[in-house]
Amino acid sequence: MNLSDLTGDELTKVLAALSNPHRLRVIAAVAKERNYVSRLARELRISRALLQVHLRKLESAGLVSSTLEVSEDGKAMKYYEVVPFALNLTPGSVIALAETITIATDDEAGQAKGER
Amino acid sequence: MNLSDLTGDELTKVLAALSNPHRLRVIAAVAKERNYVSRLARELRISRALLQVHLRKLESAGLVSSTLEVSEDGKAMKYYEVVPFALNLTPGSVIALAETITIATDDEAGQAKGER
DNA sequence: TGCTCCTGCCAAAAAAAGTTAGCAGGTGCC
DNA sequence: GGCACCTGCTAACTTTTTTTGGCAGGAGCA
Repeated sequence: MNLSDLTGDELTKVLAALSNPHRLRVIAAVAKERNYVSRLARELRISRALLQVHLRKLESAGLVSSTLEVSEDGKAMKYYEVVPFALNLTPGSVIALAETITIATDDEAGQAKGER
Repeated sequence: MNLSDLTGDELTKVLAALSNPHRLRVIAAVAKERNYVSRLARELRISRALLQVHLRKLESAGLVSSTLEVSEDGKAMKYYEVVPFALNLTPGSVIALAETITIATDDEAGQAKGER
């Protein structure tokens, strides 16, 4: 994933996903080695429920991806791995992307939420 | 500002400062041209109070800096400008920085808050 | 059957962030 | 004095995010 592929809104989402100590550690762990949820939770010493929330946020931002696999002994394992990314953030790149940022206002809130 | 100058905790703070549409627009505006608070608020069409909160967050993350100046006609103007930064975020750089991230646990929470 | 491992989801509480409105101060100018 | 511009602050509210705990399902193995 590259900066130039993103809109301003997507960048905001990616940065929000990165701006949490747990999630940075998750990315680091998964970047070193693909892993499944329960083991990852044990290694990072956080609860499974909490890890799942963070993983969901990272995945929806496009920073990690998951595959549901069945191990040899028949257990379902959800493996996560990192999506390679290179975000070169500079004042200049922010200028370029800021133009495509939408700020929710009251009168367009309905449309933004997919109202019909 | 460069990635290699930061600790994991500082990176978290910087990313948190960047992960807001208003603040990205503020950075873009100030990177184009240094500006003072009231005018910046008018240009971005947000309230002064709101802008000040966002500016404070950006400044404490080290992304912008401010100078209090007195204009020719005697008015106090607080000028903000962007601090040049280059953050090259990749899985590899996250791995390196994640090791220096501290997670607040109950028994060390007191020390982290500067208790004596 | 009972135990262990894997998965998922949801409700509720706690903590943090975002936002508004109103107050204060200062200057210069008609 | 009154108006327009600049600055700062804080209390209170709303919204979002983070975190915990519990519940349920599936599979293999003794």
